[in-house]
Amino acid sequence: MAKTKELSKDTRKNIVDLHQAGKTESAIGISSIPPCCGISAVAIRLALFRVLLAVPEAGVGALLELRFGDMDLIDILWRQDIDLGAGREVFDYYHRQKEHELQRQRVQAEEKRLQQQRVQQEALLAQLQLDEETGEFVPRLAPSGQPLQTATSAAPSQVTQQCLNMEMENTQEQTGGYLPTNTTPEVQDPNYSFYPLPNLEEVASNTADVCPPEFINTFEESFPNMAPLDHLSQMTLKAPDLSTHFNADTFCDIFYPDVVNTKVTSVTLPCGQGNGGVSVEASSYSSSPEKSVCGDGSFGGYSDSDMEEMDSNPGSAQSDYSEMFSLSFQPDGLQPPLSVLPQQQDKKPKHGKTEPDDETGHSKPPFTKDKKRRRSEKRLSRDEQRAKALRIPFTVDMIINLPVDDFNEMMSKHQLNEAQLALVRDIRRRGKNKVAAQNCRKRKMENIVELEYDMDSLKEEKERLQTEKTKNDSSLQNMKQQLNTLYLEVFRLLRDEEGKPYSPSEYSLQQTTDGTVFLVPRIKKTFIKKKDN
DNA sequence: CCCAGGTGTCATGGC
DNA sequence: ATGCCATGACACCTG
Repeated sequence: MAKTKELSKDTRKNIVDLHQAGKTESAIGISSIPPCCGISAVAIRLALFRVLLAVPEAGVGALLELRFGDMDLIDILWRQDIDLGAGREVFDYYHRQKEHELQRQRVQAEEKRLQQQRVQQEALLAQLQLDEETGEFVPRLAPSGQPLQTATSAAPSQVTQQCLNMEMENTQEQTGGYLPTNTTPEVQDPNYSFYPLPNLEEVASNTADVCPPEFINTFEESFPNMAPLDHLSQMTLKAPDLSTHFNADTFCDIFYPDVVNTKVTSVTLPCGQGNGGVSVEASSYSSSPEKSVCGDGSFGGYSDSDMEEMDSNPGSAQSDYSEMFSLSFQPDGLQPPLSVLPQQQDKKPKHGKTEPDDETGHSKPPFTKDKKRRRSEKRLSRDEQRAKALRIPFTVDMIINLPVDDFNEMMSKHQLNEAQLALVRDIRRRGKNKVAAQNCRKRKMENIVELEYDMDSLKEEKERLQTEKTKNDSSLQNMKQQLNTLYLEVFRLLRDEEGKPYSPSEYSLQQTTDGTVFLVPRIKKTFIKKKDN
């Protein structure tokens, strides 16, 4: 009975899950359908089952009574791709039972763990005393005046040791495995390669060949909140089973629960177990070594908009970093001397225009990827940099996009020197011309499209006219043929006074404008024509 | 390496 | 005269 109840609960979970997942199917009164009555009976039962699933609160218990014999038929249906309305496992009693059993075991384990934790915490606290100055728990001094060596000494009870192990595990779960200083020999034990991660300074100094200081810095930056647990720091701890179940994967899972899907720079953590480094995915914006190297804000010479553009491309973090480096070394990124007229800088060979880097006599940055985007960015940033260098009190955007009147008004409100005016004019000209060129090309493309459309229309018109002409020619030929036949027929019927027929070669029929038809001798006609000439 | 297409820029002409 | 716009031409980049 209890089992039935539990199964009902479990099944309800399945139903609710399905319901929430949009698989709103159900079944009602399944138990009332005789089992094993053939496909049609099962189909009815399935239909009812779908109804039940659609209304999960409407009698879940019935679902459990789907007879075991039905599973065979459900299997058949399932193999034939017939929509069961839910996953096959939902029908499977053993599957549900298994799931439930696992769930129950998990709950029991959790309760057991919590209880043990409480007991062990009490035991631990019993060995600690509260430091009233720092508010921290510190180990009680043993009668000898030494702190309790709870893990390594034989004195502590097995319970205490387990307690600390549990604490360690809990701590690792909470902090991602970081633990404070431990200089006892156990630290050197390769079996504890993860567990006793010593304090960072020691790692940097003692194991520099294993774990480079850059990583340590990164590590510290990444997890500033992971302060060492002082109340444990003076204890010798032991975690006999950590090396067996605390592998690199769990390490990463625990350590970086929130950055799993983050676009990242891979950092190799060689402090891991014997099989090599742990590839740690860390956000390139928080802790990547590249960032940390230049993390002093040394993107010198870059405008805010540049930074925004860079920041807005998280997907290309690495290339952007290289861009930052390259660009940040461009002397042009620095402010040019005010004595140099910007127009002189801007002037390029009429037909030998080069990249801005060339015109300033500096080699291009070594990268080649995504140059198109960089060009526009560089152009913009160069204009902005120059505007900044000449202390022009407007943004490039304003300079380019303001209407003439507003622009003139803005200019009149500020006293600009010649260099500033020249630069502003250049920026505005380039910006306007860029837009104009874009519009021009757009129009050109539209014209091409329109002309192609016109061409197609004209081709169709031509074909239509060709067809009509062919048709008309054919009709004309037909009419000519009919006229010729009629002509000969008329001649055949005509007779002179002697009753002889007229020859078409000697006479012709001609019609005047009023419709009268005359029989005209061809010779005479020729004669008349000659006479006329 | 070549090629086609895209883009920024300059020069020029028209309004 | 000046500014703006349209467009051809060129250089360069990218795929």
